[in-house]
Amino acid sequence: MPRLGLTTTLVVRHGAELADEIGFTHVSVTTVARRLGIKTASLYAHVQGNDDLRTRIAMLALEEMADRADRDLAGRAGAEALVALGEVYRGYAADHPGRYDASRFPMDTQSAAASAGPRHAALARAVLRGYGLDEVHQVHAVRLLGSTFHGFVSLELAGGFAHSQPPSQESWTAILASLDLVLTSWSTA
Amino acid sequence: MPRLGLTTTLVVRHGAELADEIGFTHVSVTTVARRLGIKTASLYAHVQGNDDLRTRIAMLALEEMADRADRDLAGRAGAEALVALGEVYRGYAADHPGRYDASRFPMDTQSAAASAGPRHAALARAVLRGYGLDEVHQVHAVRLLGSTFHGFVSLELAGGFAHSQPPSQESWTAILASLDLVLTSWSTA
DNA sequence: GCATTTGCCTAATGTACTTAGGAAATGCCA
DNA sequence: TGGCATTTCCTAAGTACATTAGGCAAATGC
Repeated sequence: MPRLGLTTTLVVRHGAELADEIGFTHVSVTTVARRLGIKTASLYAHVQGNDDLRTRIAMLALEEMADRADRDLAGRAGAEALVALGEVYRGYAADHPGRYDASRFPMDTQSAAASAGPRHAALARAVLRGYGLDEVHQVHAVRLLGSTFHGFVSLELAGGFAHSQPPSQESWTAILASLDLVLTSWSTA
Repeated sequence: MPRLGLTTTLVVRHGAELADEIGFTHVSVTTVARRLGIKTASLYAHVQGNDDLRTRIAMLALEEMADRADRDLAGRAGAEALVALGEVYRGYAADHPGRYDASRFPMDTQSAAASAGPRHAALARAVLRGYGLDEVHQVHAVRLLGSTFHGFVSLELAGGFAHSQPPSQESWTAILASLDLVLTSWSTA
């Protein structure tokens, strides 16, 4: 029988695609193996097990989101940058719902430190640079952005806004505008 | 052997306690049975299976949070009510992390409609009454509150704020104040 | 063309989920 | 108090998933 020539990277990539198709919850060594047409046990040559597989998918998602942000934030500042950063997370969740879910997978300290998590914190701080906040307000602001973006996106993804009018896009725009208002009000400059 | 005299309600209650102790992810018919000192199969007389068990724990959590909100919102309005509602979710998550997690468990349409979910939407609208918003802004505001509260609480619960100063309480206070600012700015009155 | 590596396999074990049917404790009523 | 119905909890059994150990054959390098 022909060999696929799998590597850890390839297995994880297929796992990520599967997550977007059937939901991150249902991704496991077994479902990935089934998708690849190979036996479950064969995957253990590439990932250590279920937890390792899921952690690696989470790290891939974090990297991809950070890459998008690097790309979309280039040359923007202030409110424009704020909107762009929000759009990164919301857009990524729309394009890759399973991967977005994966990015919230709780991982061990080791992996968390090696992940793109710190890059995301840096991205938020970069966006906030345009608002001229003092140190304390900057921490609050990083947390505010994280909370609002993640909160909205995860509720939208879970279908929480699906059964009411107007469409969630309008609320998203209003919320981004209000974030800008708050950050401006916190500004010391 | 002595009998415990279990009922569905009791099983779910034990499941909820277990969720707070070991995390909602690890709650299953097997772990609950182990905690109760009975055989796994015996639980199938009380719950239909794993999914049913988890859904019922989720519904319990939603009810408990709505009850807390009813209690803590009585006699309050405006910014005071806003703070109180936020405190309900954050406080419940602190007291019952596993149950809070459970409350985000995706359930089927049937259960969702029968759950306390609608009560929560009504609670948010009640808090917003004090801000005199038009209909469209009210929908945005409900979504803003849901996003911000859930976003902050879930990030805090996941330990996202654990490794930075100042303590998350201060950010929480700042964020509640900024929510009040936004809602006031949206006010038509 | 041969040796080495290694990708994928079969086999086997342990555990979790679920269903079907049996035994024994509980509660009701005479 | 004793018998009956109810129902709690059990054992037994089937399925599926996670994981480990060891084998074969395909790819790779000389």
